[in-house]
Amino acid sequence: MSTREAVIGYHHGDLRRAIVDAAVESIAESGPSGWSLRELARRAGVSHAAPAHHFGDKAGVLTAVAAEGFRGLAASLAQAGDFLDLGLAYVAFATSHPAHFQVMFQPELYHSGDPDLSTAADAARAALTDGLRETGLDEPGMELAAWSIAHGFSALWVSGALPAELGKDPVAAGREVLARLLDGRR
Amino acid sequence: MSTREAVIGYHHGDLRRAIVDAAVESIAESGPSGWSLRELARRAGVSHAAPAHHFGDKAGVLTAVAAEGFRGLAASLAQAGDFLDLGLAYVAFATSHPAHFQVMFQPELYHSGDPDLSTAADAARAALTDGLRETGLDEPGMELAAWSIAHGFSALWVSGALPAELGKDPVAAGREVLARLLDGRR
DNA sequence: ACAGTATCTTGTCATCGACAAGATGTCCAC
DNA sequence: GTGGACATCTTGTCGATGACAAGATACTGT
Repeated sequence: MSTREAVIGYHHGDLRRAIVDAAVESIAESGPSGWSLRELARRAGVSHAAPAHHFGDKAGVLTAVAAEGFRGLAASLAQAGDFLDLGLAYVAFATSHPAHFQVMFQPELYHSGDPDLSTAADAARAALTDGLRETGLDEPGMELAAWSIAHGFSALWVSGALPAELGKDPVAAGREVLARLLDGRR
Repeated sequence: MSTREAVIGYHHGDLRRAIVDAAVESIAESGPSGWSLRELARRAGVSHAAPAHHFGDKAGVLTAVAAEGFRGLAASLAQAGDFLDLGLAYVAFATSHPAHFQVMFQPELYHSGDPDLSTAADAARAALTDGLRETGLDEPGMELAAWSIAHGFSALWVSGALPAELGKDPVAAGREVLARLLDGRR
């Protein structure tokens, strides 16, 4: 039996969760557009129109995924210690939640005006800024540089553009890369 | 009259180009999946099945877009001079060709095994490596760091994630950011 | 128990991607 | 210059999809 199927009658129990989870799984396999609402509904064992009640439309599902992603990223960043840690937390989140990460930075895919989403996105952004301020490296441009290098390495890793020689641990490989931003400093 | 419409009889003249251009335009407006083959066909003034002859399927169109993108990136990088220049050339290409850039780094969207595409992708990769070697900054990890920071800044800019205060010139803003990778060096 | 509401179903429609078969134009061998 | 091979494009079709509407069913509080 699958992961759900436990308590399903006319009411699913937690369709919203089931759909989001199924979406994340599908996106990880075949990209942000490689799935259909009807397929997710079938996987969850509900009718083809059931998801619409919770999400409105297809973009609504991706809005939920993106919001969940921003919350996860914020939580990940909040635990980081020093400068390198912060960047590696970013990389760790992105590479362990590639589906979320891919959706988060493609606003055309979701309802970017959604209040829940905006809140989550702002929180993630704040976590990054706050974390960087604590490290003392708050010269102008440094925040953007840190964000850029962490985001770039993450995006390249997730897209599969990086050479296989880097191994399978994105955080270990990322450490060498992010450290370059600190060369010649204290 | 639109850009084409000039010489169209039963044979379009250059349907392949027209479709790729229309695709790039559509992608820039509504993302890598915000368009349909039939819409492009209508725009080009041909029947709904005409594009299939040139590209096979929808992914085929995106394969052509990605290949064109990699060729453009390679050309852009080949002209760069010093280290900063190289990174800024990357940023300049990405931000002036956002549609190409977005597609290039989403391999699920196209036929990544396509020979023409592979050749173009390899050329772009080589242009980056060669350009960096010439700058003398070829310590281990430095290539990845440069690629990451340039790619990250580009991706963030294209996705609209960066604050509006940065202005409208991505290359000018990028210069300040990429320069951080060189602080404390020669 | 009953009303109100949230959740889910069934049915439908326009659109889409893919495929097949046929029509039309082009171009080269002879 | 013509006949046929080939590339290009059209028309027609099919199953799948997203969105919407209307109705059925379960839950919730009073």
